[in-house]
Amino acid sequence: MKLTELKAIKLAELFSALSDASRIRLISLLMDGEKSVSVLAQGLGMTDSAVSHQLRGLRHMRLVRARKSGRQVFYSLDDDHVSRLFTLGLDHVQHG
Amino acid sequence: MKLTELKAIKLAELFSALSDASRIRLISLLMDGEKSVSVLAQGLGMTDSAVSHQLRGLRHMRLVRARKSGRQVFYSLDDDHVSRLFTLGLDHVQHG
DNA sequence: GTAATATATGAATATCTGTTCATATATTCA
DNA sequence: TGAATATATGAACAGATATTCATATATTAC
Repeated sequence: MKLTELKAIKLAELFSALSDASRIRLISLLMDGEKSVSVLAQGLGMTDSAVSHQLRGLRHMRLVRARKSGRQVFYSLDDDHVSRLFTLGLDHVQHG
Repeated sequence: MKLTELKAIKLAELFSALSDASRIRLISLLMDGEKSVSVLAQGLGMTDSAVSHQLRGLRHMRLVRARKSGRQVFYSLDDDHVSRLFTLGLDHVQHG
């Protein structure tokens, strides 16, 4: 398996985005469909601010998308790679 | 998507194992077959100690296996979940 | 216009993580 | 036996990360 240093870094960044339990639960919530920041925060038991900070990172990595409507911002998963990684990882965890 | 807190943590731990460029390159080396600690260290441009520390974590998470032969220890990927996660992630990075 | 609401952002802080260095253990060779 | 080699491990330090708090921006309601 040949791998440039740049791709190794990109890949590590992708997995880093999934390397925190709060973000994992956040993503699992988004799997049911788009949700506003405050709804996510409530579902996670976190402050709106903390969630907003996390979403910033996920957005920047193109894992989630933002849709603004009025004064709310609805977030959703950007593509299906995320959920596929998610379920594949879950597979490993459950058979571990 | 329902997800217990425990599973969220386990999942995050799994992805954490892949969240570092050195470990990504380490795993990519192991995709070509088992390798000793010193060969891995040389291939990565890291000290044996640093690699050994990383392998400890990966071993503990059952992502790699150790086989001792003489005074060398040969490491290999534990199952194919790892390489599947790896290639799926690479997919995302390349089409990003 | 002002007040209230939803989200974003910067700074500060506490915790976690990866590497280095020194040292320990285990194995082979002479 | 002792020297050399391969790996492992603990402590310490530097850098990264997640959350909190205060504050800013944007939108709606009055």
